Amino acid sequence: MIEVKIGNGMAVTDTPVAHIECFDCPIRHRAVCARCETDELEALEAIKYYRTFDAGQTVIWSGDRMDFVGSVMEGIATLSQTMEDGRTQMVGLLLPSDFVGRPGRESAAYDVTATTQLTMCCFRRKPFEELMIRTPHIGQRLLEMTLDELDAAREWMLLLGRKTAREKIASLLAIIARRDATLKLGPTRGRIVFDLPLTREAMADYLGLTLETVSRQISALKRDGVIVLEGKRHVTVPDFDRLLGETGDDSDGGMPA
Amino acid sequence: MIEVKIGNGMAVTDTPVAHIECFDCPIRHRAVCARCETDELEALEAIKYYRTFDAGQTVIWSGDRMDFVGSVMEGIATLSQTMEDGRTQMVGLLLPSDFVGRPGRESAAYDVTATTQLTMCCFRRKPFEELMIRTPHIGQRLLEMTLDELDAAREWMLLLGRKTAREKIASLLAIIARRDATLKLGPTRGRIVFDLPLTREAMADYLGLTLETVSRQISALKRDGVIVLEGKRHVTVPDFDRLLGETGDDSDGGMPA
DNA sequence: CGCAAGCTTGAGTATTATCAAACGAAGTGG
DNA sequence: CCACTTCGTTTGATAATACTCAAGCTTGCG
Repeated sequence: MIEVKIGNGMAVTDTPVAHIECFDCPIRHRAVCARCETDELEALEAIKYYRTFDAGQTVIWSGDRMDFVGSVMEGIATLSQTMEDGRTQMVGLLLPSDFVGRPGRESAAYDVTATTQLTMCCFRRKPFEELMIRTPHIGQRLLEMTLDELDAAREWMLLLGRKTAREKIASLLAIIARRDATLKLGPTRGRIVFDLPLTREAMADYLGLTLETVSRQISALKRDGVIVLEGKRHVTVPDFDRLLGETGDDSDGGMPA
Repeated sequence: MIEVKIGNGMAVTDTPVAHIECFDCPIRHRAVCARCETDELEALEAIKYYRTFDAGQTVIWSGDRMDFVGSVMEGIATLSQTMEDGRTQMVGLLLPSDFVGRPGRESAAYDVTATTQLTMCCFRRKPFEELMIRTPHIGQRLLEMTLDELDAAREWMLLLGRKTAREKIASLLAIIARRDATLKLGPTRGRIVFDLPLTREAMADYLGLTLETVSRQISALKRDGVIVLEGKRHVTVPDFDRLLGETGDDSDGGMPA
């Protein structure tokens, strides 16, 4: 273990990771480098390094100088904003292959936190920006990913502005369930089983609720048989369509048209 | 006046507009074409056309086939989503130079509505997409604009999830005031005067409130001297810092860091 | 003039937040 | 091994914010 100082002086334990060749990278076909040719991958290879974080650790604080951009390799991170008085709102959930940072921006705009064990593939920012100018494939893919994120953010605006607490919880469970099923190549209908990667408090920050309301609504969904819980985190959805019916979205699940 | 049929059969009055040369375009330096060279502008010129809409008219409905993308030239439009039971949430406010549509997407993802008299500069979608491949300047600018929109969306998520009704109204007024001041090259401190481009209902849809709550909070801000109203739409802010103090943001106005 | 649209205000209600207490699991130190 | 703590969570009682339903007010227009 190596002690590393980041921006505001907070000490973070940063474990060295075996270097993976881009060619063998598990997120290669979905990340910002998805469209890169072999020579372009080599250029990225030269400016990349890995960092890992434990669950709960902060990757970077809003306002801190940010000398890298990068991709989530493994694990889950969150983007959040905090008001002066402490109210916080999560504004992004970062999954493997998602991109962190904005080329051209000096400092972080949001707090980035690992909610599980997290591995990131980081690129030094300046060289990455120079590479982007020479390599349209990177910018093209980043545009595509950013447009997708914008759609997701707008979907989330509907949830935050107009859904009830129960619908919010159901929507979050549906999103996690669907993603988990896709990842494991399982079905996205019928019985689905997964683990919640978020605490009740993180869910509350994501949904614009208090953690008590989250807890109560989860209990209510459990009582009504929409979900079955083993422990606090292990969820079984006996009938995914039933869950979708609780989200308030139309039956296709509320994907942007 | 020409009668034009759009996607779902709704008739829209569509006024022909004198063709403006890109070179003379008032939004040229801020729109998606901002980085284009002379020859690139000529290529855009060849595939562009203007359309105008009256206040209240729908530009396109979510799910409708969309054969164009384009920029707002003049006026204001909104992007919104509607749930089955009629609850609606505005997810974007489109101002002059803002871009509408997503290259590569066949159908509209949101309802687009003109809230004032609106002029749009439209590009036929297919030729635009082909042009984008040959012209990195367009994609680069679109990436920049999309990243800005994503930041704005995330700022709005904080508002929707965590701010009180009063803070929401104050935030909206501050955003409109600031923009108006910037546009008119006025001060962004002290006394600011502007017109609201939105009805109370549109404000409610933007803020995730009911129109009654919007009305009450505007009355409250008026009673407390934070704003002065002449009629329903003409607003005077005697002390912009005072208004900012009501938004819940830190004093810099809550711009993303 | 009378109507419609947009807006304001009031009364009562409901949903969610707040404050408070207590539980279970995991980890620590005596 | 067993208190003892801590963290995440659940649940209850109460309060507050915003919603719903309803009435009535301006303003502009046919």
